[in-house]
Amino acid sequence: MSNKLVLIDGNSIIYRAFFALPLLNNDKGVYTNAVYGFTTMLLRILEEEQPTHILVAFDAGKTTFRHETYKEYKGGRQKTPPELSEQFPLLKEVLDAFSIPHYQLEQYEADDIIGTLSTVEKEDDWNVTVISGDKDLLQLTSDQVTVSLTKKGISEVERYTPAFMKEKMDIAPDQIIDLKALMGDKSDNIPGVPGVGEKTAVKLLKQFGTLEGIYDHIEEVSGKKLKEKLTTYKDEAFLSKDLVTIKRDSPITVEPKELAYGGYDPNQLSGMFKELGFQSLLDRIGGDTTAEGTSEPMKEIDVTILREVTDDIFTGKEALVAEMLGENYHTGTIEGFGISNEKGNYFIPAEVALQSAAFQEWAEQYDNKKMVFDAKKTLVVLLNHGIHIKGIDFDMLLASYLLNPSENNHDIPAISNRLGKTDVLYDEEVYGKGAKQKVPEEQVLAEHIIRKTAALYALEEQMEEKLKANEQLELYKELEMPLALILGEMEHLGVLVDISNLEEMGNGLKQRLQDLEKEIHELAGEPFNLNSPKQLGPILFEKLNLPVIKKTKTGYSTAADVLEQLENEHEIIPKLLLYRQLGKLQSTYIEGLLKVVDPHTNKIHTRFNQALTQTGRLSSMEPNLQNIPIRLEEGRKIRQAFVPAKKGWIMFAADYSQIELRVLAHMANDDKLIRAFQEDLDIHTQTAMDVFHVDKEGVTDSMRRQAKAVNFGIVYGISDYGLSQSLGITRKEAKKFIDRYFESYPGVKSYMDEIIQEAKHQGYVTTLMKRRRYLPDITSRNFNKRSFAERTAMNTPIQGSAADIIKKAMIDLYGRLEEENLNARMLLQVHDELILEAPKEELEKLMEIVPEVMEHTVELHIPLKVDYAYGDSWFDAK
DNA sequence: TTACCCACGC
DNA sequence: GACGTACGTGGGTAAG
Repeated sequence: MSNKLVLIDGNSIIYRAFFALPLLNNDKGVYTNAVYGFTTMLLRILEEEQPTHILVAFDAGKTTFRHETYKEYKGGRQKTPPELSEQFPLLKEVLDAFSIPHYQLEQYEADDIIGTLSTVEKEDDWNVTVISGDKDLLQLTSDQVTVSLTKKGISEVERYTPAFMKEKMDIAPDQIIDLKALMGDKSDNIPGVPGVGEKTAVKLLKQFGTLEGIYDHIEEVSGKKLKEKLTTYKDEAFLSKDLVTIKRDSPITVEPKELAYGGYDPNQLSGMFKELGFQSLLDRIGGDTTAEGTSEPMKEIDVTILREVTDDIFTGKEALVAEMLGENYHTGTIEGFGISNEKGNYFIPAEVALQSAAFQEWAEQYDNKKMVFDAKKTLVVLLNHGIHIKGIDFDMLLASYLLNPSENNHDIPAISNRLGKTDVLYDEEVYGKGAKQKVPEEQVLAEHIIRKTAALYALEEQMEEKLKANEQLELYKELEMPLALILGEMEHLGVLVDISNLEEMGNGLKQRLQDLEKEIHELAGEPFNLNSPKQLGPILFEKLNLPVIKKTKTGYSTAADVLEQLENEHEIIPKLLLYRQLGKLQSTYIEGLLKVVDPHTNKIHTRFNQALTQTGRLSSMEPNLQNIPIRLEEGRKIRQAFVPAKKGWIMFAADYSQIELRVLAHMANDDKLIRAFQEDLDIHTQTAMDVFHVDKEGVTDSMRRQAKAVNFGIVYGISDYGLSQSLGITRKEAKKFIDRYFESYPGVKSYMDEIIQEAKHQGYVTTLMKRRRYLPDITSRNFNKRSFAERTAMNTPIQGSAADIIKKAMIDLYGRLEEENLNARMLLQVHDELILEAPKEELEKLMEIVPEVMEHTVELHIPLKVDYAYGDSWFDAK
């Protein structure tokens, strides 16, 4: 049994907590926010890390030994706010109640205490985790020492291992010192070398290794200016290095073995919590704290490389990775397969597996359960090799996404790291990146892949437990997982494109663009790059003296809404607008689409990202088929090029009418809104009637337009500012509209108020199907952050529930098409719309079942309504 | 390569 | 009143 030592940088964490949380005080008027934040974090650390030994280190007093060498050290720092200072003694009391030792040392900082204690790593049996918000501590990272840094406030930490640092910052732990020496650090008043920032510093360190290395080879430094600066500020650089180096031999009077931790006494703690008014924490200490599993770093891993697949390696429950370099799995090739199960870890070279009947047989058996990362990708790559995988019942990607969609790194090593399993390498570490990317020798490749499958195998249970605790198991198993396979089939099938149609359009556009360019250059009096706002700006606003409406960070804004306001000022403007419009069509939609058509089949295979958006919507890329033009006729014609795959087939498009507003009516349970939908009224007209207090006949076009914008705002969670922009009115007026809207729909108003309260209370909001979005900023003292979080709280349940609904509809429709033995099939999803292709003979049936399935996939307080259309191309399905 | 501007969809 | 304002993907330019 090895020892697990947790070292907490007390000052750093309490500062973080203080600034991350609003200024709470208890009933006696004592400020407690920082202590509260610290305590919640502490509870989590105890759960997650299960330390056998623990210490919280604090800075002592104002001066340190560092001031002797540099008296300006930490100069210019703002004084600690008194609201925070008064919490230090409280925190120490809380630590005592936890029976957690804390320590400080005259003339030394918490860093040095931690640095010194972390050297126990050298005695083999210790594992150390350092917890801080200060990047300087990263220099302590090693094989035995993990440094967890707080991210965004204190609600999240990021665990740095040497490998993770390499991946994220591209430097080794001890180079942090050199990095800081070069960059300096404003907050500690460390000078560094002026003009050298992170980018330059990393570049130098990659070349020369250390600060000393740089100065030993100063002549080899590229760039005259840079060399000069380095030479001039050499002393400062070395002084800085000295200052940022954490002491590993401070004269501390504690020893690691004295820090043994046997847990806390809930009774003692609850007294303390009651006194402080930490109501919500009382529950947490009552229950058991041994729940979360942690895993020891696995140093070595056994891999069996198979030259032949025999069915005796399979057990019926294995983790599978079909490894592929690059993003696009429609065109990529498999490098090899990894399989982990109870018996061991196997690497199968791609050609061995793909020619093996035993492998195919195993893959296609539904009863053989597979744990994978990205079921959709796995399905598609295997389909491309003629294997139809079945029996996938764990998808780490989807599980991770559902647990926290705002986490933007969902690859196996990142997820594993977060769950305490730190022995999976990042792809970049193994393959390199960019032009230098390459496949390593087989043994290395095999081990890398096997570490992934081993992680899948090891973490399935833990992740599913978490989903279960969130009540998201159904969302995961019954919605996202089945959908992944359907999306995979849709992507794999692809959409047929009429290439010559696109090319003809392109040729026409090319001519028109050339003509326009010439005309615009003549009107401008000089040639310039029309696609460069930077060049266009001065022409419009200096040479032609047009009034400046808006500026951007780097110059004049030439965005469409600006140009539209100048439309009558100069004849160049309408031509520019047209040029922009056509240019977009040409570059993005004609050329862009032609670039991604499969030349053998003339089909386009998009990729839907099912684990990306914060709301639960899908996204689509390479190409994005969710933003094909429709608003303007000219652009809409692009859709003529999307045609059915077979002769005698048609395109069939069905879309939900006002799904978000209907969802809102349901969730808010607003009488008026519900009635409007039950009677199937034109919702924007109805809103106009309610907001402007007129009858139907009294609604003018302008009123309806404004009402529509307000509805739009409600659905997308825009601010009064956003609404003012879209309506071209002042913010005040926009706010008035929103207020009037809420007056008219009191149910909506109270729903919105409640949802914000709920978000504040539990830290997240949920959708109909229990999808979550965490909103840590909801309690921010920063008005903007908080406002944004509040709008998000209001908007996400609406948009996210709509996303849930159409996802479920896709699953239902897929099943129904199969049941009815139809050849019709889904091709695309565009948020509230499904596009299918089908034989003409099935048209009648589709007109019956598609709306039926979509409208009744869930039953709400209001009816869902689906419109549909069909034709010989996507364009004609309108 | 990266940052910025712009524009398309929902 | 602050401050920067729905979410995505992708094309282009310009600067490093």
